[in-house]
Formats: sequence, C-alpha cells, structure tokens
Amino acid sequence: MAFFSFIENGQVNSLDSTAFLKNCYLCRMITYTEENYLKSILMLSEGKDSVGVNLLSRELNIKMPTVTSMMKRLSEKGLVVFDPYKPIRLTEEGRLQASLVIRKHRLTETFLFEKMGLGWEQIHTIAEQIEHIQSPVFFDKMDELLNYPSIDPHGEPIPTKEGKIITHPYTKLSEHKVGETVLFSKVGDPSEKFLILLNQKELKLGEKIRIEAVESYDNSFTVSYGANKKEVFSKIIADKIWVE
Amino acid sequence: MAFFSFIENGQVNSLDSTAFLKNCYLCRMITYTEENYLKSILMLSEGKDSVGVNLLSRELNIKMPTVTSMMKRLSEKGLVVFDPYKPIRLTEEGRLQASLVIRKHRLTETFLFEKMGLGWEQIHTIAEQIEHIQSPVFFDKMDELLNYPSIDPHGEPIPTKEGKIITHPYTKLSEHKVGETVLFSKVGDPSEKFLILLNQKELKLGEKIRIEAVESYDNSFTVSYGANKKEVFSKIIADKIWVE
DNA sequence: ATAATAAGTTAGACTTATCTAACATTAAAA
DNA sequence: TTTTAATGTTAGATAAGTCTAACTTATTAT
Repeated sequence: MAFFSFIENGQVNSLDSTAFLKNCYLCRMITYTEENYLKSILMLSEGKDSVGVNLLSRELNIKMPTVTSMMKRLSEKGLVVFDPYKPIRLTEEGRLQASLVIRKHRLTETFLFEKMGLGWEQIHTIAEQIEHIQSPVFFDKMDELLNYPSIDPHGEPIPTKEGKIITHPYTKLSEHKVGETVLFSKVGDPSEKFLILLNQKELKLGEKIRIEAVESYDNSFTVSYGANKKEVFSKIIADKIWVE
Repeated sequence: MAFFSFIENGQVNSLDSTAFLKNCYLCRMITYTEENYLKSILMLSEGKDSVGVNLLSRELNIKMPTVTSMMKRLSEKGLVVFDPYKPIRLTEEGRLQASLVIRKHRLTETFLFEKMGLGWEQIHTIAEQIEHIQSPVFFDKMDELLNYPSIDPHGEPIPTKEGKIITHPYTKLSEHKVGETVLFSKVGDPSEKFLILLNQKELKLGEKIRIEAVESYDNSFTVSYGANKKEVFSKIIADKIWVE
C-alpha cells in the first residue's frame, strides 16, 4: 500500500492513495451538486459579494438546513467563507470554480443555439446538465468551433478560461424615457416561459427598440421595433429587458 | 394533500403525490447509475441473453455485493429478472431502456466525431457522460443533423428510437485466411489505448485489408492496406478487428 | 464423490445529498 | 424596548450507491 503526504494547516497528513484523494484539498474534486451551489452563489452574490442561506435555498429549490450543511462542506474544501448566521462569500478558488462552471454553461448554450439550431428557450435546461461534463477537450472544441465567443445567446458574458467575467453596464428598458432608441442586449430571465413570450413578440437580441410611450399609471411601455412591430410591455417585462 | 392510486400485482395502492412518483412503476425514473447497469447488462448478455453477477461486476468496476443489491432494485422496478444465484436477464422494458441509453451513447459519439471533429479515441469517455442527459429534443436534433445515421464511428449499430438493434454479422480478422481481402467494419475494443494504436497504424474504418501472411507459431497476421501500408498484427489485435 | 475454487449473498458500515421538526439568532415592527 | 417575524442552525431520518468481511451455493478438478 502506497502512502502519500501533504501539509495542511501546518499539520503533516499521511494517507493511503484513496484517503489521500479524498482529503488533500489540492486533489479534492468538486461534485455535480457542489458545482450547482457554487454557480448559484456567484450569480446571487453579484454586487453584494455575499448571499444569505435563505436566498440560496430558494434559488436552488433546496431546504435551508441542507444548504447550511453544504456550506460547511464547501467551507472545509476552501471554496466558501462561512460563519454561522453570516452571509456566504466565495473564496478566490470558489469564485474561479464557479466561473468555470458558468463558462461551460454559457459555451454550451451558445453551441446548442449557434451550431445545433435549438431554440433559445430550449438551451438552458440542456446546458444545466452538460455544464457538469468533465472533459476539457470537449469544451475547448466547442470554444474553437464557435470562434471563441464572449457573449451567449441571452446576452450574458462567457467567463474566460481564467475565470474572468466581463460585465457590460447594461440598463433596464424600464429605466428609459419616451423617444429613446435602445439596443436589446441581454435577457433578464432565462426561463422558458419568458423566452417563449419574447419569441411570440418576435423580439430578438440585438433588435433596436424605440420607446413610443410610457403609461404613467402602471409604467407599461409601448415600443416599436423590427419591421413594423408595435407592442406593449408591462413594467414586469420591461424590467427583464436589458438594453444598451 | 392530493392522493393518487394505481394497481400493481392486483393490489390497489393509494399514495400522496411524492410517494406516488417514487412507487408507481409507470412513473419510476431510471437513475444515471441504473442506466449504466442496464447498458452493461445488455452489452454483456449479447448472444447468451443473460449475464452473471461476477462478469457485470468486472465490467462496471463495482464489487459483487453492490451489483447484487442493485439487481434487487432493478428487479423491483421490473427492468430485470433476477433469482438469487441465477444469471441476470433483462425484461422487455429493461431491454428497451438499455437500448435507448446505447442509442444516446452512439448518437453522441457520431456527433462528436462527425460534427465536432473530435478523435475517435476521445469520443467514448465524453459520450459515457452525455448519454445520461435527459432531453429528447437534444438527441433528436443530433439525429437530424447527422441525417439519421445507423452506424457509429466504431462501426457499432445505433439502436432505433423503438430500441431495435440491427447487428451486422461481421467476422474477426483473425478468422480469415491468407490471400483474402476484407473490409474493416467494426472496432472490437473502444478503449483509448486500442484506438490510439489504430491511429498510429493509420488503419481507419472502411479500409480494405489484404492478408499477406499468417504466422502459424503465434497466429500473427501480416496485412497490407491503404496506400502502401504493411503491418504485423498479433492475434490479440487481429481478434479486435471485425471485418466483412 | 468429495475437496477446492469460483461465484454469489448477507450483514453492517460509510458518504452524499436530501428532508422534517424543533430550536436559536437576527431583524423588523409595534 | 419588547414582541413578532424572518432567517438560520441542530438533530435525527432517509434513500442511493458504494464498500469490506463473513457466509453460502455452485462448479470444477482430482
């Protein structure tokens, strides 16, 4: 039986190969489930830099006690900083890993949309599964075939291989005024329902939108775009349309 | 709380929605792991129509007691017929589900090879993961883009959507005689190692192979193919090359 | 025919990922 | 400021999937 050693917290640990792979933080693999937690933490902590257990629990559709116990595990693995009753923050390593999962997700969405011709309302759920595939060549090949894209079909930035995420300073359609013409740049809700709604309205990413009127009573927007399209978007919808 | 009922073995079962989904055999989902067991059972029981626990255990790299307990589960789910100390057989439903997993695997391999330009030594491990993706549209789209292929890049048949597998009656190169010319039609070992060996020998599927000599001492084959290629294949290799 | 070997099973333990019920802390409201 | 509501944690249970050690059945060889 071969033994391996590593130093952690100033302690020398000697373990057989199986135990080594499970315990040495350099070797610890991130599970499918852990990847999902990391991804959600990164996306929810945008801006604030931290998330509460409750919010994370809702996002993942997982009960709070489960989230708490997972946070202990991720904390032991050095991927998050977690103190009881305090919000959760990613470590440097945690942020990198989360970014790489998001990279795989968005590369996949782009591939499914651009190269396979699937609808933008279909690609999210498929990418949620493919993002966990373990195969660098597979994603590198996608990247190459797509000619190293930087934005996915919903207008979200694709993180670089180094985990860097370039965020564009888009604004909500709802924040603009009558008479302005803006460019539809990012979808604010990746749900199938919302994307099917946009399909029905024939509103595609990159479309020029002109604000014809704003009803002050309910903040609904009357807009025109494309070849002769004229639609009314409620505040709820106008909040989910990011523009430039 | 809503209650649902179903009849199984002449017994009426009434359950709440969660328990219903877990217990009604019509609704029971097949897990990632279960799919792998089913796939291996089908592949190993080719010909004999049944497999032993030991063989299955070796194929899956999983210890025998684990296999036994999984067989009990699959048997309860109506996917295999399992009597203690007897070999394992798939039920009609089990065979269908196994075929559909193999279909997804081989469609994926074909897609990775034909549409993404990955090497045939790389595609197997990626397809092992993608075969478990749950998304009919995704695989239907692959099928369509590949123009409904019937054979994968290793020469294996792709099961139909109905689970039918058309097996070609290929023979091993090792069974042929000096002077014969045969067509390389199927790879007998999908391992990376073997495929890299074939790459090095520049032997591709569909190649015409002429048997120049057979050494009776060790049954090695001297063959020629392609533009001026001449190679010696040991019995071990000649057994893994299926021809027509 | 019986001993040895291979194949298969049982029992019990462990890890991951989840849950519910009960308790604790923090924040918000009265 | 105290009560209430929201948020978070502990404890204990469960299911899936795996293991090892010990036992049982079947097969093979002498």
